[in-house]
Order: sequence, then structure tokens, then C-alpha cells
Amino acid sequence: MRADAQKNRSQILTIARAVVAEQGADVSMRDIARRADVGLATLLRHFPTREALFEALLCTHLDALTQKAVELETSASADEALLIWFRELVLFTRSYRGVVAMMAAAHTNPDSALYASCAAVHESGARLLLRAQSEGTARADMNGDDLFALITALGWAVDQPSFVPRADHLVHLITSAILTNRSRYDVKKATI
Amino acid sequence: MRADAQKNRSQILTIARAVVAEQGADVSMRDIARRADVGLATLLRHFPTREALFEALLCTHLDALTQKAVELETSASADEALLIWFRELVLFTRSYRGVVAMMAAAHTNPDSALYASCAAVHESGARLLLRAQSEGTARADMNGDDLFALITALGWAVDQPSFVPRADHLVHLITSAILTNRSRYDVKKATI
DNA sequence: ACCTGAACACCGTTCAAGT
DNA sequence: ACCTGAACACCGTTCAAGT
Repeated sequence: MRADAQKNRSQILTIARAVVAEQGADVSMRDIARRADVGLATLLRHFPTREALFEALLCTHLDALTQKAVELETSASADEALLIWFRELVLFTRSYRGVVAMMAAAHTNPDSALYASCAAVHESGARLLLRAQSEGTARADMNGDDLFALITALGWAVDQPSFVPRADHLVHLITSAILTNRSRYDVKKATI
Repeated sequence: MRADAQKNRSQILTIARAVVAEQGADVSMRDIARRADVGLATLLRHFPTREALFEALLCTHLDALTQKAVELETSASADEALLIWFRELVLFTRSYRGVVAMMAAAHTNPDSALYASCAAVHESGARLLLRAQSEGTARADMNGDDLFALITALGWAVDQPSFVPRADHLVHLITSAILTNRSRYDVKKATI
């Protein structure tokens, strides 16, 4: 890659991160290009679709989350691991408004640039759930798809301004539905 | 209202209902106008915003839901009433793709044309929840806001194509988290 | 009163022209 | 190889001109 191309690319990513943080995931690509001082066509050349841009923006964060899941498999009890990881993922979705909707959509079609990352997250959750289920600390009548659906649904909810005040409690409600053999006090104790 | 205006209005509503049913709630207003054989400006004259149009589209259905809640207060036990109403509301959101997102957004600002209907639904749910809580059949540590958030979150989830196959089960997971002193079999028995 | 085409400022996509 | 302005087909909003 040429030097100026490299510079443009990193410039775009830096600015995009800031703009998305303040405006949400549905900012116009034109706005991002303007703020990054590049032509719109240049932005589209580096990231042909909005999802391609977000894949580049989020991949390190998402990779860290799947890595975290692997670590938790040995560093924490099955139920604690699931609980901690669940909360981290919801925290992640809260850091970028509108990103959950995109992930849920990307999760559907393999052509999306975000598909691989979403699949990895999905897989991580499924493994943590399976471990907790085999120990009897997570309810047996749900699977990885359900877990992913609940997490993204929760992520969507806390994206809505009117639900923000109850965000922590909503997480508690859902997690206490997933975990079994656990006093409510335990589940509630640690808030995000 | 003049005769031609009346005719246009009902024509728009009929067509809009069909178009939204097949394309989802984010169809362009232009498309609706085209399909209804009226000028775009005419559509905008009758319904100055997309939410105004949807308020007209959904109000009878939403009114029926709040009415249903009132009936259930006397015709069913507290937990059954909550369960039945919850399921009906989720069913409703499934009948119009993308409508939950709009309702959640409308729920935030009183200026929205959908605000009143959303508030009524919210209120209905809160009353059913309160009744179940006073009888000890719904968990005490949640309120009407939580219920509304859970319902819309679930509605959003089942709007995503990838989550549709698990829709019934997701409803079961959430409702069994809300209701207490209830065997899992009972909650699961009746599926949507 | 009510309808409507047209102008406007936006959007994402595409491409020929520049360096 | 890479950048970019411009043209394109879309969108929702607004309004002057028509009946």
C-alpha cells in the first residue's frame, strides 16, 4: 500500500471512531469523509460498505471479547464466566450506539464484512453457555442462538435513550433468567 | 373534509397497510405515495410525518390491546393475564416489521404522533404487572418500564430474520423470568 | 380546500479524469 | 496506484401554482 493511502486509511479510522462515538452508527458516510478531509470516493475505496468500515473499527475490540471468553473458561467458574462475559458484551454494545442492530443484521448473511466477527462472538457465547449448562448452573432449555438473541436484544434496548436508566437492572433480569441455582442476591450484587 | 380528500386519505391508509406489510416500516414515503397513486405532497399533507401515518395505521390495533388488558384484569388470573397480554403484544410487533423500533423511539419524546398510543400500552402493561406482583406471581423487583423494555426488546429480536426460528422460545425465556411460583411446564405449555 | 409538480438539500454508488 | 469531482438515482421537506 502506498504511503498516502496508508495515511488516509488510518486518518479515516481515527476520525470515524470519534464521529461514530458522538453521532451513532448511522452517520452518513459523507459526513465521515468530510470530517476526515478525504473525498467521499476515497472513503468508499478503502471501505466499500458501511459494514466494512465498522469491521475495521470493531475487529480488535471483538477479538478481545472472544479472547476474553477463552480466558474465562479457565480463570472463572462456569456461571461466573458466563455472567462476566455477558456483561462485557453488553458494555461493548453500549459504547457504540446502533452497532447491535448492524451486528444482528450481519449475523444473518455470510456476505457481510461483519459476519466473521459476529460468528466468533456467537461461538464464544455458545461455549461458555455449554460449559455452564454441563455444570447445571445455566438453564438447559436454551442454546447459543438464544443467548446471542438475548444479548443483542438487551444491547438494542439499552441503546434506546428511554431504557438507559434501567439498563443495569435489565441485564440483571435477563442474566437471572439464564443462570439457575443462584441466589438473586448473587446475581444482582455486581452491577455494570 | 372534502370528498376527494376523504377518498385520498382512506386510499393511502389501505395501500400503506399493504406496502408496510410486505416491505417493512422503513419503506420510503415516496413509494407509498406512488403505490397509492397520489402526489408525494398529498401524502405528506395528510400525514406530515412517518409516525403520523403509522399512528393512523396502528391506533385501532393498539387500542384493542389496551382494551384487552382491561378485560384480562377481570377475566383471568393475574399471572395468566400478564402472560396472555405479553404474548399478544409480541404477536402484534411481529405483524409489522420495524414497528417496534419506531414505538421505542416514539416512547421517548412526547411530540411524536405515536407517543399517546405507546404510553397507553405502557400503562396497560404496568397495571397487569402490578396486579400480578401484588399476588406474588410476578417478580417484585421490576416495574412497568422494565416490562415495556423487555417486550420491545423481544419484539425487536423477533424482527431479525435470524432469530425468528427461536421466537417462541425467546418469549418463553423472558416470561418465565418475569413470572414466579410457576412451574416451567406451565409457562411453556402454551406457545404462540 | 385540496392537490401537485418542481426545486431543494441530503444520501450512497459509480466512474471518467487527474496525479 | 491512488485520489477526486461530478453525475446519477434516490430520499424527505417545502412551496408556489393550479383547480
